Amino acid sequence: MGRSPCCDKNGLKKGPWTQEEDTKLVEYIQIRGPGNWRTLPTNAGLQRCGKSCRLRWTNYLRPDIKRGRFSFEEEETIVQLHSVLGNKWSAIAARLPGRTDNEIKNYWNTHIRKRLLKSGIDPVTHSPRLDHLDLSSILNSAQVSLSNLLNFQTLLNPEILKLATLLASSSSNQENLMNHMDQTLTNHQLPSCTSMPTSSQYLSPNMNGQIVDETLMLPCLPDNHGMLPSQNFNFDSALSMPMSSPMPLNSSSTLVNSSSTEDDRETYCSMFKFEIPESFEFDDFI
DNA sequence: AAAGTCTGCAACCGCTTTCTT
DNA sequence: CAAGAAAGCGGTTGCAGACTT
Repeated sequence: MGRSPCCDKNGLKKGPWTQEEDTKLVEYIQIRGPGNWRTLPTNAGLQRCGKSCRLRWTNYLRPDIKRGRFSFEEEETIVQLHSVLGNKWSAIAARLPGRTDNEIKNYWNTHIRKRLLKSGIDPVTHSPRLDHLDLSSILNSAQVSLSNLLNFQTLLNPEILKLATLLASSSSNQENLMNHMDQTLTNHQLPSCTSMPTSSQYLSPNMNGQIVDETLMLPCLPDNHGMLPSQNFNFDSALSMPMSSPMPLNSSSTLVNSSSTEDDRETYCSMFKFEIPESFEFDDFI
């Protein structure tokens, strides 16, 4: 049953490939094609395992590989695809002709990720990093003016702004609130970056006005902290406050995935200011 | 100029999925 | 259908070269 072992691991070479090995592999594949990786090393006269050969070929020796720096367009494409696909490097690579998943992964980790972090954007969620924002000073220096707050729309999640506006409107609680938010945002109590919520998750009141995701974000909000007049607090009215949409979403966009929620789509689109056409089929895309 | 540190990337590791028997 | 190997994939590591002190 099954197949015979792929290779005898003993005596096989590891580490960087030599020019001679590359030549052997390329010449063999040019003649016979990639085919069976298990038998390829032996047939090609290489002291490597098939896995190593496959990796070397797909990531480096393939003739259609585009070497050199990523263009601006490629970089933007990677960011956009990553916002939808996450760390599905092979799926992203499939959209970038000539680039390998390994190359994209490396480029993401060494360049794009750092650039996003520097811009205050969480590279995992593609949302602004609240722990890098001094909300207290923002709100205080702006005298908690709604118009000033709205100027931050391009930086902050609109729902956060709604919250900040709401909180700020209660001047008697403002100082405590801001202190608490600062403490909360900077000293952890926020989830780590890897578990940061997507924009639609920042505040997720359910139909009853309760915070749905209890793991997150609003330790400063009702109940036990006593910071807000929780009995009078009404999320529905708070969230229905008039706010212009900073990142317009094409309301006719089709769901990216049949299993996705409306919120998911909004999250993806609003975060990156790109629209998903109606004809888009997520399954096909993958 | 030497030593230490940082950065980028090729390659490996280990897990999951797909395929073959 | 089950077992097990191959292939695929994403995370991590190690090292060479660049940069800083």
